[in-house]
Amino acid sequence: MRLVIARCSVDYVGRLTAHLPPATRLLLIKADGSVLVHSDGGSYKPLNWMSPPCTLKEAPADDGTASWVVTNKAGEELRISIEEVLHDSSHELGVDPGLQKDGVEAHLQILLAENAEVLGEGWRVVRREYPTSIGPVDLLCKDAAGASVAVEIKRRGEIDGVEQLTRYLDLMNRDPLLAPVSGVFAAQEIKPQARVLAEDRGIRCVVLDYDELRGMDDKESRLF
Amino acid sequence: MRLVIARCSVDYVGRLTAHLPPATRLLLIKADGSVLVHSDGGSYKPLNWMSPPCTLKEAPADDGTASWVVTNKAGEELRISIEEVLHDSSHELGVDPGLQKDGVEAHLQILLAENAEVLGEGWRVVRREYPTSIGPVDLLCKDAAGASVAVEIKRRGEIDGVEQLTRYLDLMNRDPLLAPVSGVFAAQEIKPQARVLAEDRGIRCVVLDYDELRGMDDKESRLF
DNA sequence: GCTTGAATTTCGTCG
DNA sequence: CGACGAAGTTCAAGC
Repeated sequence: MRLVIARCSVDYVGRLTAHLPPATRLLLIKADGSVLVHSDGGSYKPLNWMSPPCTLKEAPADDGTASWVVTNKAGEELRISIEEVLHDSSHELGVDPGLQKDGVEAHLQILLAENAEVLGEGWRVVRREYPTSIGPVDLLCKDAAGASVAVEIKRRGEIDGVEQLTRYLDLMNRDPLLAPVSGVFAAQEIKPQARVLAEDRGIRCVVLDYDELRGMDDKESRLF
Repeated sequence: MRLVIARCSVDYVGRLTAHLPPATRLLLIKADGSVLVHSDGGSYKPLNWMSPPCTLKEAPADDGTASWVVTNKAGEELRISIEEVLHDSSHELGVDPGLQKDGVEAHLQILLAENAEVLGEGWRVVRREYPTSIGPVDLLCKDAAGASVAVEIKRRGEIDGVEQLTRYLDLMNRDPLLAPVSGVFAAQEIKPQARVLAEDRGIRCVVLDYDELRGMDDKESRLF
């Protein structure tokens, strides 16, 4: 990894065209040739960049300035004109073991599948990732009366999720072996618009409490 | 901006929990206190990070190792344990003038509006961004026979775009002054699922050639 | 300030 | 390898 602090201007021509006027920035060149241009603020996203695989060519000019040209196979080009270098160092980092995550949608689905009673007393899970021709339904349940319920789980419940569940319900209700199937939209947080749309379509909304679900899981583990 | 190359392990507890085992990485501390942890590969996204506004507290331990704790108002926490520092430098960058972009979807819309004949012979644009109560339709056209057509334009045509257009069509077809309104889903690239859904709903799919549209535009400019 | 839709999205998984 | 969906999405424009 090479770190360069330099006064530079940057031009990108590819999926769009973009330009950065001259200013002092961090230029980060990774081992795979990818380049990140960072300013001293904003978020984790660079001002501009080139993703790997790509190649960097350094072309010194007569006037002492340098030009870096980073290209990839698709013909996208990142051109960096360097006026003044304030820092330049290289470092060996090696391969990173990578990030271990916990607590995303997949986890929510597992927890809810193990605690279907959160959705209603006497409810049970028929199966997770119930397959349909347009994709898998997160949970297929049966309520206390034995009626089928399709459950769509999201971390954040927005309008797209309601549309998705609606498509599943349309399809499943055409299957005489399954119909009638009702719907539950379950999420840690449900946006008002999504709730209105869901309820207008007769879909019940359930707000999930991740910590509570995890707690129930712990209790269950302790009991058995 | 402070650049630190160090052997470290990282833990994040916030919207999820995540852990990075010990390895050598770049720690980037921006002027606003935000922190980025980068490895020597991957894309522009850091392995882990804390977005501003946040505060960094450095707590030296007895055994020579240091611990950085970065927290924000929401109670999220990024904890970095540093075993060995290989590089540490600070730099004044100043405020960045920022990125100037030159559009994608907006540009597509302009080009298509100027070349409606791409959609069909004798077609004309009634207006761009035609307002409805649930949002603007990209293009409202009339075909050669004078029938109304709503056009949804995307760079990448996916299922969401079809849903969006469907909602517009449902609404517009309730307006007796407008109905009947048919739909066209236009994109540089249309995913198979989106195409199937669109055509199932009687929406025509049109793949746009950005370069060709631009070329037509040039020709037109030269003629007048 | 909140909501909505796009992104040079990136990143994973699954077929 | 492509397609599809999630993301600590982030980002920008509208209201």
